[in-house]
Amino acid sequence: VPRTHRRRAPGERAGLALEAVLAAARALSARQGVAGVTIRGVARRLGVAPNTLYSHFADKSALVEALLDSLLAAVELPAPPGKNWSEDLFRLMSESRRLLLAHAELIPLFLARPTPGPNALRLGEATLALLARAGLRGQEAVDALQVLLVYAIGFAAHEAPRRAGAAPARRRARAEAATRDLPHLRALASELARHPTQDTFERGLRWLIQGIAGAAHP
Amino acid sequence: VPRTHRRRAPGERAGLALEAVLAAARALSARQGVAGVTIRGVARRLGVAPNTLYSHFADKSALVEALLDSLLAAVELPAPPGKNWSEDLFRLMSESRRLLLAHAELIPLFLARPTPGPNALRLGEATLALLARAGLRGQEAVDALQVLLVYAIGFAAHEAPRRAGAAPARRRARAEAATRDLPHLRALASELARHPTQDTFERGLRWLIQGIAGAAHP
DNA sequence: ACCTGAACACCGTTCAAGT
DNA sequence: ACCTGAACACCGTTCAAGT
Repeated sequence: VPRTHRRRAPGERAGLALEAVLAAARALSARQGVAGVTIRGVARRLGVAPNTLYSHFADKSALVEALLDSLLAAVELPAPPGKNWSEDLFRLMSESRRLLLAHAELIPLFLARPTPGPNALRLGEATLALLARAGLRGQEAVDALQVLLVYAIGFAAHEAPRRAGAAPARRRARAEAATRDLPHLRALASELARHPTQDTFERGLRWLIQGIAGAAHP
Repeated sequence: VPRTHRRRAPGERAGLALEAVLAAARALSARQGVAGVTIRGVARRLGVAPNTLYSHFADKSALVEALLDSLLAAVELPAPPGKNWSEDLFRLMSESRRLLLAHAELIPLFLARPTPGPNALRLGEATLALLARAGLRGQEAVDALQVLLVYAIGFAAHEAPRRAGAAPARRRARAEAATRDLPHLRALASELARHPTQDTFERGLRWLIQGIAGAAHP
């Protein structure tokens, strides 16, 4: 038989299928939230038997890990790096929050995930480069990285369901009923009912970056 | 028929059963993680048909909401309040992190949950009281509350699976393989492999509290 | 008011088998 | 190397019915 078709390199077809699987998973999560991301649902969307996916992923959690990392590919690094490390750090974290908000129900999974994928590593590298320019070394730099990630991801996780949820007026009504004996909450009912905003995110982020700047010049 | 037994007040039996349901849910989550908290699992543990639980909760998410809030009952408020608001705030957030760490897999759910239960309200009230002593008013106080909650809960959510996961030596080996082209990550491989600690948590918390103190005296 | 049996439409995963 | 049919042990939820 003449080799009219290029022979598949080992793993090539699997590589293609893997991207297709992730695209299907992304689509399901966008349309139906985390609950929509099931082995059977992804398989259905690909027109394939459910157990086919076990040729590509050890189990469901491995599929979800790959899905999460694939989303981070869309975060753009600040390029070219400006003269001001703290402004670049601010922009990188803001951009991360912005991207995460597009995938509301997945955000908490990013926080808990202990082993970063290739895209998470790329973002970690960029953040550490900025912290090095700030003058942070060793454990200090790693501490700052962790604190920033926790804050940016955590804020998005907190914010997303509130944006999607009940309107402030409704939330306010509910809060007033529940806070009869809680004077501070009661006094701030309308501020508390308001959805969290980018302004609040940015305020906290500046506090952290100030703290980091202080740690760099002790 | 003589009333030899006190008549049940309306809802009384439901009240008792509800605490029993939550105790069963807590036990399951402690022994088997979030995945163990199922309608059918809780019912099994109570020796009751699965659909019985729908007499007490509208659906599974309502059960989980009640479970989460019931855990917060264990957070102790700093009493009596000391002379130093920032020290009290520090202690309240540290105590919250400590408690959350005992329920590793549930922590991300706290972040995303948009409507606080009675125990969450109690903690929010205490935090706002401290922020009022710091001199924060209105939206500023609410911003500070949100930033603090995001950080304390987010840090615990980040920390818990890492503590439970692979030992630092193993993590370090894995990291070295994955960071061949990422010089900053590579240089800090051993610091990054180390589990996050209370020290890191406290450092970030002090940054935030400093920022809050600055906002109070502009 | 609280509880149940039976059923429905789903899950993740495994095994043996096909190409 | 990749895919499948069939099966197993689970899910959440609903409905009609019982006390």
